Amino acid sequence: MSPPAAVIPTAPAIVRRGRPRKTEGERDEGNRRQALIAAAARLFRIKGFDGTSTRDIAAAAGMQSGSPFYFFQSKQALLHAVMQEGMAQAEASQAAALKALGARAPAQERLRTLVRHHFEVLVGEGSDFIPVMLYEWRSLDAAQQQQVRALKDTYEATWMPVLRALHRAGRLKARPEVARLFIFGALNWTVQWFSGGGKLTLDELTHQALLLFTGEEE
Amino acid sequence: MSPPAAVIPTAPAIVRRGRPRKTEGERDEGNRRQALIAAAARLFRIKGFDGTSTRDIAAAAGMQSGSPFYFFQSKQALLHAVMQEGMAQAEASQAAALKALGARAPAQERLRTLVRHHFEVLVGEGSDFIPVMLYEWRSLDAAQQQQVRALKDTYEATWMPVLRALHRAGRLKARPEVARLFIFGALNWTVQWFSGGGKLTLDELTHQALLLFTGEEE
DNA sequence: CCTACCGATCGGTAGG
DNA sequence: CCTACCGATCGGTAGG
Repeated sequence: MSPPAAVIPTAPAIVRRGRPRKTEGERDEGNRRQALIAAAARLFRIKGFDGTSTRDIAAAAGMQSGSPFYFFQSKQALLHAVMQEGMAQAEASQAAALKALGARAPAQERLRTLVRHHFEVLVGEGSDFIPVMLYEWRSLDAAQQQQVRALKDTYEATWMPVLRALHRAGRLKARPEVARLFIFGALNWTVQWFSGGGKLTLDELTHQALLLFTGEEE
Repeated sequence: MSPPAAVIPTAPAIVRRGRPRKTEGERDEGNRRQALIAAAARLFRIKGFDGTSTRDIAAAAGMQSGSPFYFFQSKQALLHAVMQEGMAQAEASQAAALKALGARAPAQERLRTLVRHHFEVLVGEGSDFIPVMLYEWRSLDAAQQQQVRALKDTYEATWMPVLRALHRAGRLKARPEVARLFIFGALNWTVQWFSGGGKLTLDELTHQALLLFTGEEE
């Protein structure tokens, strides 16, 4: 039901005196947008896209109910931003992790680095973005899906030379392309059951994953 | 907005003459309930629990908007019924598949049967129930989760002796308990990418999965 | 960014 | 099972 029309606002409007704090306002603009993205990521992960209201998100970011629409055209555009942000960060940190490992590392070590990094992105500290991307895919429209898929493809393509090398070396028995799908499935599913509170560390989880996929022993 | 109260129904009520078709009505009662469960499973899988309205479900089952609540106390109770139904069927058909294989089959063949059966349940014909269970878990309340989890635990427990046997034989290198979690992840994730239209058959997919997890060669 | 609001839709119910 | 309906909530907008 709509609020009764008889309620007339009587509180005096707050009059801003002096010049607006322009510099600060402009500096904050990006912060407010980022706060919305972070709040949305968290809520979307916990309650799902359809289960989260824009009012929830606004409140979590310390805003009024209509304010998210000053920054985003729609709830869906906010979801899109969460996924873009998440993929851009994940791709950057994945590239950094590989670079830190060094160019001449053996395939087995490259895979370990990729797996370990992916766990961090999935269930590490403050990692709401990628789970949202993985589990709320259908709520994007076709154009948004295509755009995010391009980022996702880049991220996943990095794994292929590593998997092919292991396949050639006889350490990975399945076809690399299918192996990639299964491996991502196994890792992505940890979102459903892994909780940092248990005894299993991400390092140990990485070790077990390598054992399962490549039978690695040394 | 509510419809204006001024609209007064003028159509004459339809008077049922003679005795109600009692036998037929009772025989149909279960069918109508099943129709709702099947329609709900399909819609929940495609659009998610929160993205599906009870009106959608009613229409898909050929009913009016309020009728689902004659059969189920709430939308959530309908979701619960979908999951129970799905797990009961999956458990029964898994047991049947193992029985058909025979009690003396080697662990590798038992695993192949379990994997192949699980694919059928995930992406085979008319298999909406288990994907809904896997991906709409959070929409159940705590008591419902506990009840469905009992069924799920039974289904998954069947895999453990097989995985332990393979581990003992040195064919599965990861710890069986962690392997189970990763393997279910790899398989459950196929819901996200597998489409029967592609070149990959479920038999071939099963073969590749066994290659990946156990390096099976013969 | 907030205030005030709209139209639509939703889960669910009373009464038959 | 249908009819008719309710109260709540939702995404989004105009105007400042």
